[in-house]
Amino acid sequence: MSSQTQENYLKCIYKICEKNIQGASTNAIAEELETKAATVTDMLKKLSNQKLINYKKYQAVTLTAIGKKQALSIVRNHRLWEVFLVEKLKFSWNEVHEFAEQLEHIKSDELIDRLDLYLGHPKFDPHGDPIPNKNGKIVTHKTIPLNEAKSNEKLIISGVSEHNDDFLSYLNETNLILGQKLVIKKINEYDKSMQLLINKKDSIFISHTVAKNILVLCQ
Amino acid sequence: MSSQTQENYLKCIYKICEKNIQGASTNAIAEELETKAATVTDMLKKLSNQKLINYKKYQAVTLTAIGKKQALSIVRNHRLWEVFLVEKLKFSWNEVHEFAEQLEHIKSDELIDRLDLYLGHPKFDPHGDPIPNKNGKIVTHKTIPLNEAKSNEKLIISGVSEHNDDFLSYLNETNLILGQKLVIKKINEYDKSMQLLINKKDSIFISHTVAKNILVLCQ
DNA sequence: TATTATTTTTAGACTTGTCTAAATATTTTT
DNA sequence: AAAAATATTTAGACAAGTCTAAAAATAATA
Repeated sequence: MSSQTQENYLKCIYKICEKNIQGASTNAIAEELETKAATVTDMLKKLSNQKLINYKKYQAVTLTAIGKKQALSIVRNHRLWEVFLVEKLKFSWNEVHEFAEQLEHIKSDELIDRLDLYLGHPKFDPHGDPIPNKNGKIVTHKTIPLNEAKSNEKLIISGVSEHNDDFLSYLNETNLILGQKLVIKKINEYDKSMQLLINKKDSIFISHTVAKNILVLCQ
Repeated sequence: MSSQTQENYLKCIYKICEKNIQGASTNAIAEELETKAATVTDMLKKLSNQKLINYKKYQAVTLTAIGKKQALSIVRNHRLWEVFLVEKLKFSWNEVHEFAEQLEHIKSDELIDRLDLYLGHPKFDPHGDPIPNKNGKIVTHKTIPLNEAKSNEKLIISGVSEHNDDFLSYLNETNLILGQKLVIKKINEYDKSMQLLINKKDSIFISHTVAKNILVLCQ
């Protein structure tokens, strides 16, 4: 059984590998985990000994099948607890990350299955991220960043690619929440900022940076 | 902020001090925590440096005000999570201890307050143990062990002094659950076993050992 | 009270996870 | 392709928590 620390490394490597197909570099992991490269190297050796990652000196690492299964299990735990915190304890989506970081390490398949049942087998967490099932299967819906969407099409907010508290709070205040329907009314060419229409009446201006981090589904 | 290990020591010392007014001895702590006396001594020094316990060489330790506050906070967390596991996730009272042992270390007053609210500010956990409030105040009701109760009085099961899985499962099977009303019909002098009447019709025989570990309230 | 027996502490070692500083590889740039 | 920059690894150290074996203190008993 992996320690909490090891679980965090696996989760981190999983996250990086989602974007970089080549794998996770020592420095990338160090930056994500806010630790030092030397520390990461030490841990990579340990994870490699346990056959959780594919590690060759000076090369980016990838997860083995076992490692990936463990990583997906942590992700599942994390996202289910986030659903619990938002749906049941009434936290808002920008408050739950730190709590879920702790709760995700609670060890027990039985517990997490009961939680899953209690929550009604949710498919997505409060940020729109998909929740792997108990076998590690993960369903993704094909979302695109808002900045890549076309004007005048019916869109629905179904995720974010930035989980930062400030960003999420801003979205809350602007009513750009999960499930919100919207249409792009105008795209300003010079700075790629855009004007949105939500609820068929309210007009909102957002910057390119914000648009990039909002994921939408075309209806 | 204390580590999980330190929190377990504080909780353990609190538990022992509930019974032994003089304090918790090194060996008692080692036995309860299933570790070695030498390890305990090391930790006692650390806790003492942090002013969490009163420690003098070769003497039983007690908690300081700060230490007691921390211990009560862990106890509160533990018991609230147990209520959650039984009430919401539908575990039975003999299954929840290990999970709560992990959940009790989740750090956040805000989280535990929300959980408390969500559960409706319960006063007792699924085993009948009182839940300290956020200030560490703990209300106890005056229960007595069933073996000390008199025959033919109306009694109500309101706690257990043994939290062992086998014992609790046995109680489950015999319908000797929390809140159960009963009357002692006969006490056998030679082995102190007794015959109980529950639900005004079902007769149950229990040993002295079992009776000792059931706490009842006289109505 | 002197002698056992028990309890507690000390000393030294090990593991996990972390760090800094230095050495070695790999990449990038010229 | 050589020099410079960057990335990664090694070496050695440290803190937390644990252990065994041995020493010291306290308690029990003859």
